[in-house]
Amino acid sequence: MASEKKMVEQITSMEQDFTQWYTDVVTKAELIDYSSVKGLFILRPYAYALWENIQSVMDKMFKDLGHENVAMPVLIPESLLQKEKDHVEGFAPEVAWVTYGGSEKLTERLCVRPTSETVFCEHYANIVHSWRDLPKLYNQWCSVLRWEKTTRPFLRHREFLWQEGHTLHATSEEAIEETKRMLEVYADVAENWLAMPVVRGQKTDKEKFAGAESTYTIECMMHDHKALQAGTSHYFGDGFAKAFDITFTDKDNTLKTPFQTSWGVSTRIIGGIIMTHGDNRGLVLPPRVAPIQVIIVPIAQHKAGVIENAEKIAKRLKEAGIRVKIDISDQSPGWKFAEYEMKGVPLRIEIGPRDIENGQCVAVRRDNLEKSEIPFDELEDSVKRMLDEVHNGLFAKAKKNLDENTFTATSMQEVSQIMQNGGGFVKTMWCGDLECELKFKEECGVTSRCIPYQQEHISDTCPCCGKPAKKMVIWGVAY
RNA sequence: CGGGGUGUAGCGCAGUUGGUAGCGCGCCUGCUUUGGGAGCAGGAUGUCGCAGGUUCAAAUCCUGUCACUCCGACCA
Repeated sequence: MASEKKMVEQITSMEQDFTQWYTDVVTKAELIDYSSVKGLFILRPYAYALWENIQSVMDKMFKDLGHENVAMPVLIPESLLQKEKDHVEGFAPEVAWVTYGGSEKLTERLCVRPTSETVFCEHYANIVHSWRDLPKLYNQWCSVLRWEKTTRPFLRHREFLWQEGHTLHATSEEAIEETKRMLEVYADVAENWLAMPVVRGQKTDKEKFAGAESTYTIECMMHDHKALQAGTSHYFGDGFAKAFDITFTDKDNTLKTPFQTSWGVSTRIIGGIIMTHGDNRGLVLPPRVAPIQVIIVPIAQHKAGVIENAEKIAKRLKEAGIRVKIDISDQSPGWKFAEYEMKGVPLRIEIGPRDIENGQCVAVRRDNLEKSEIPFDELEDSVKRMLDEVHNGLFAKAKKNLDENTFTATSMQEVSQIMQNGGGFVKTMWCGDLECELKFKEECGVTSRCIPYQQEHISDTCPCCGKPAKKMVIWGVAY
């Protein structure tokens, strides 16, 4: 097909070169533009609108659970950053420093926040005195800066947008509960809004957040079978609180140290959406967060009544709460089909003279390109139903990819073989030693993605050292 | 930070033994079109990444530098 050829020319096929496909999609679907500073990307309106939709979903969930939004400073004095030892060791190599204010050299250099634990802690130390002040359930939407060596659109920016929740609790039980609750919120967002099936689990000590006692994660599988950490939630114990002298007087009139959590999701999740749902025609966006849910393409639009009817449909859908766009530009219908497919609009409605005569329009699903006819009087219900069907279709497809590429292994050779054979997630038992974890990387090229909540008994021993093992770990290659 | 690749019009590229820059797409105008990337006619657009050097003459050769990109090591 000539049309097929033309599309392939524009977007490199996934099978040919997945990373090039990814770059093609983010630029050609007008999500990203490069700026003059490496790793600082421009989120174009389409990408930002997507982020805003994800943001508003999460923001509502946070607020429903009692969290409040705050805005913290972008600069952190070096002395403050250094208060928690593990934390500074983790982040120091990748922070950017401000050393001048105007033409004056600063007496203490200031780092551009790579994350805000330290400033939250300093603030908490000031405002928390009594058990009545707890819990503190704060969140901020902001950008942070990490001087990464390698950068990729959405997946690894030097500056990226995210939300970071920071909470302070009177007891460790409460803090652990919060940590796990927020991971569930993330899993809910991923699965029910972004149609991305997740594996919930805990990070190994090697992979956990710098300064955390434990880190929980949702791991997603991309189309190329690599793993993407889509959200993390950390339990800090009282380590930070002690380092920053946060104390409160409890009900029993004794001075205590509170317990802390933090959790974050970044624009990286957009990269996850792209690599989970996209195909060789381009982007495929999950309907519940897509900036445009329905694109209306009039056919033979110069003919009497076509645009009027198309606009009538647009108006009805808009009134039904659907994000709809109508394209009456003078591009050919074929061009518009290809354009909005590339941009991943979940549902297309075609309306031409023939349809108007029959009192209907034609709807085409982006996920499977199936066409169906919708009578005008069933418009709103049918469109809503179809958007749900696209969501379910996307989720099922991604779940299938996850399930079909998740394997079990009982030996290192088996793990290596699976990875050479197209890769995926490999479940094995693990003794818990760092040494063995490192050997998995060395010998099989995989890192531990998580210790899943849903444990299975695969064998009695660690495939690396042969020692007894009780934990099952999922291994994979991560983005 | 190591290894590879690429920098020429908005995008994709060509440019031979050095001789003064071109093609496709897109863009603008007009007419005809419109159920899978429309057709015809006309038009506009360049600090050849940047800085040196060689030369009568550099997009082309040399040196340096910067950026982007891919693959590794490090990370959300």
